[in-house]
Amino acid sequence: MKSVENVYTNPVSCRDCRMNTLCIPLSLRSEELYKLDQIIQRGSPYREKHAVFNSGEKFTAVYAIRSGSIKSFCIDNDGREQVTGFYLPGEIFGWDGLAENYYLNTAVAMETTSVCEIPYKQLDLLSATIPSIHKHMMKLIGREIGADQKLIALLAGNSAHQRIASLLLSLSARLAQQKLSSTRFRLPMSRGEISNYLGLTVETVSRGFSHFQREGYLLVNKKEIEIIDKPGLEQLLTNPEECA
Amino acid sequence: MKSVENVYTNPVSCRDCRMNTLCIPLSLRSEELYKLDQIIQRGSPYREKHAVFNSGEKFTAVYAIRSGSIKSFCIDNDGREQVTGFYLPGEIFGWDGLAENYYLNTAVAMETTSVCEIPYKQLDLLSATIPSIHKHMMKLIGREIGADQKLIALLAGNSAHQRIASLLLSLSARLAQQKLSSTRFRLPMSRGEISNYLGLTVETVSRGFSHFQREGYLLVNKKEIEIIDKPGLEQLLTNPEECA
DNA sequence: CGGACCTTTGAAGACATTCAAGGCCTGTGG
DNA sequence: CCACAGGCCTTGAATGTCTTCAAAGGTCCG
Repeated sequence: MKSVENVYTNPVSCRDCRMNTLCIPLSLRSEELYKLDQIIQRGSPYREKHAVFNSGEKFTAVYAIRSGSIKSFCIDNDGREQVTGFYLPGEIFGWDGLAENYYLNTAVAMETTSVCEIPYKQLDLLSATIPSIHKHMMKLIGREIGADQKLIALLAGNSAHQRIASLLLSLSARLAQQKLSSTRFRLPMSRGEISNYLGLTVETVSRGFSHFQREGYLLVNKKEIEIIDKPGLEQLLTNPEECA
Repeated sequence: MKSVENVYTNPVSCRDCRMNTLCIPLSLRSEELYKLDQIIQRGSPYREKHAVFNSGEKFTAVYAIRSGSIKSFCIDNDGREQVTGFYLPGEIFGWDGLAENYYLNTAVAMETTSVCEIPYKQLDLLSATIPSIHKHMMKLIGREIGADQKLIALLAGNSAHQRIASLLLSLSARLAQQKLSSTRFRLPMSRGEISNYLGLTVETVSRGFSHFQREGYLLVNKKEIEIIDKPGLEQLLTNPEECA
């Protein structure tokens, strides 16, 4: 049972990066796994605010997060950022490049972040010869669609408090998936990034956190969150996990 | 190059359904095209309110719209519908089933609608042997992701008027792509469906239409829309086509 | 013709934003 | 080491947008 600190203390080395421990939690024969492992590019970690790729760049690869966290966003006419996703360890980002062969979003590290680069061309070739890899790739892509549609449902049908609660529960669940604490964690993103993502203002998000703390749902200390009453939060959501 | 009128005057027969005229506007050698055409299932059209597939059903196929229109939605805990997408002729829906091998959304015809069913298993096999088909399939999936993220940006960052204007312009552009009038068209969806999709109330959408008409942007007659001042509408959007 | 449903419009109210100010933390430079 | 500047976060009060509530007109279909 690793804690998040564990990840933070070892942000640099990506030498022993293995797909099966981070983005392919699927049954692969060791030979297949080896081939997959072969194509993965390991680079030095990205520091906070550094871009993994920029909107408009040629789509060459998708990325699996080994440690740290990534936000993806696009820019509208005014130069305003619109955050479209937060990605945590074990998750894959970059699929938005599939459509037009260039990335629609910019992906930026929200903290020191190690990623494994998976060159798309090679992944595609591999997937053509190894059905289990192909199947898994399609599933990963499908999950991106599912996540996006879930966010659409959240934005279209929920109040400020519900959106905030939903994000916290989502982060909690995703950390749990990585065998990390689902009740105590550090938010990698600022209040501003949260508000942007949820279609709210910074003030509303801040008030939301304060409110949840007063109500006894959370303990909040800057970016440190402790969820005290998870069922209480879940009850706030009219649509916890169903939609999309 | 057939026009869609062609399709409307012949809504029942799907006998001469050809991929190249409806969902694969890509350069394929005729032999490849033939193979693709072979796997397409043609059924009788769906009548209004009839489901093409339901949330939770096994994912077996994606669907290309030949004529008519489809809305996709999921259901939250309260039984409330949340519309996640509108699909017009030439567009493909059903990719949301990729993630978990069952559909997350329900897809319902908003009017009499002819679709071509593309069995996923067979499409996948074909795509494994014909690179151009594979490439195109990935592009189509990528577009679904792009469309979803665009909607996220719309919902998170725009006012009621902007959302409504954006939807109208989106429909207009997509109709134009099918060589249909981009300035005069009939909305296939109700005000309620629009409001749900845009995260607003019916009243707000109705007021929006009235407002745009008063301002001289539109002529509205029930579901018939005529865009009079397209540049004016575009100007309302801070982020017309950029984001996602 | 009647009823159900959808749409429109008005008025009141609620929720989130905007505007404003102050506190806290961090990093930098004296 | 301390002082200070700049972010980021929080809180309060006023404003505004959108929703809610209410009612009436329109259209479609039996």
